[in-house]
Amino acid sequence: MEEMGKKCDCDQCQLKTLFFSHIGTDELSDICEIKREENFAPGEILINEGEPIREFIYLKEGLVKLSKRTKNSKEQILSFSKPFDFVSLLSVFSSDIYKYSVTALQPTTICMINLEVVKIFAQRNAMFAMDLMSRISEATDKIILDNLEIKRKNLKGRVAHLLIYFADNIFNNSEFELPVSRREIADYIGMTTENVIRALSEFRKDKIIKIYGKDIQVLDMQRLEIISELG
Amino acid sequence: MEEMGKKCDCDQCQLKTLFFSHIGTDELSDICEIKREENFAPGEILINEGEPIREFIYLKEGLVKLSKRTKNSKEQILSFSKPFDFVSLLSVFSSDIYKYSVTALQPTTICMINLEVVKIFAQRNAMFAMDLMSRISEATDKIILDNLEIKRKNLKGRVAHLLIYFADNIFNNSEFELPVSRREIADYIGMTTENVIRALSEFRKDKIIKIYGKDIQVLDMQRLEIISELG
DNA sequence: CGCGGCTTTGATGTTCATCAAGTAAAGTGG
DNA sequence: CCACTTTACTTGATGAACATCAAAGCCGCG
Repeated sequence: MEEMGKKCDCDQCQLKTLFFSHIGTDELSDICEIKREENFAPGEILINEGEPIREFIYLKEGLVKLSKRTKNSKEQILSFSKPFDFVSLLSVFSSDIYKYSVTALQPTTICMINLEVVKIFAQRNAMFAMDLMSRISEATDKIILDNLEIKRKNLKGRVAHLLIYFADNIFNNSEFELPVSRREIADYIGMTTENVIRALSEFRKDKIIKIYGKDIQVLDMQRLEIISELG
Repeated sequence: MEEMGKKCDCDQCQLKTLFFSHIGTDELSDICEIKREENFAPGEILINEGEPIREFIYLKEGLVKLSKRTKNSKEQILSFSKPFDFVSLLSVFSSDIYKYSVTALQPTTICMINLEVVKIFAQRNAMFAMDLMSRISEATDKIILDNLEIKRKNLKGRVAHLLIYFADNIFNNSEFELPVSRREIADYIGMTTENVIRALSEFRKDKIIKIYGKDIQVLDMQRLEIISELG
């Protein structure tokens, strides 16, 4: 049952310490008044490449993909992000427009704060600016390192890498529902859809995973890790 | 002839506006006292992956490569950087140790400032912190975008891409001396040395470039761009 | 019910890695 | 300074990995 005159709840947000640990109570309640929350269903686009950046955005809940369109309109996927991995901050301080698109893969909630307001906060409160800097740096580092990692692997190694990522980092479970299509996997690892499917089929034949449509069950994590490492 | 009791010259540094446009004259002269300059010959290592980050470092002059070693000790090259492209800032605010190595490719001068000092400045001066944030963001964005670009090209497209990069961004000349070995090109574009050589040889046979060892002369930039685009 | 998108498998061809071998260039120690 | 070793560069031959093309089944949706 929703309260009338509902009190602002930013002080209870799990993400508070990430971004606002150096923001005072008064200021936090200011932010709380200004912020807007928005929900997205899987497949919905949060941010479209090329749009002007007006808001500072972070993920409260859900899972998204960051992607970019090539000139011949193929999609390249940069990374998958969940809460605590940053999202909109890429480009936020280096460009006026988004260089990547962001699309929900699962029911997703974001929190938006007008960018000018955030900048004013950052200018007034240097510790807050430092926190932001760390977040940006961590998020981009992660993307760069992950892409390097994938670059040195072959087809099977790349697919294994992504399966392990979903199992260990996103779902914390060896059994999960793939939040992406085979084509999206291909767009992420830089191979074709057909060959992604072939890799998955071979894992199935080798009894490393079970596949029921989008549902994946990892049977032999150890072998998957060896493939990811050596592949 | 060097002056005795040489005055501090940071106010004349070309890079002043990049990092220190929001630093007052007094503070700048403080920084100027603290900063250290260091020179490196081609091949010398500025930063070794895994070392603790103690200094804030930026390029004043020269050309460097950022690279990382894989477990089986192959080198992966992330990017090439010249002054104004940032260098040490990757990881500076997100980790205690360097995640990449930095090696000089040409005679290189860097400027170093103790990291704690920089952090104190950033905490006291939020505009300075914002400037840093923009720089970090730009530098990492560039790396991410460039790697995506390369990912979607084939062998010849990747080699063409790099040749154009050197001609247009580094040397501003269609004739230049390659600052890297064939193997380093391979480590950057993610192909083998042999195939890099084959691509270069074919460009030579097709009269797109001339090759004299490390000296490259681009004869037909237009065709090179087409190859880079379509490849 | 039919259309389009997603998935799967097979057949074929291209691209690229690997192996091998040789030349040139550059560093090393006597 | 010269023999010696190592590293960089180059080309060819071969095979493996991957893309492309084709065809068919499946599912959701209008």
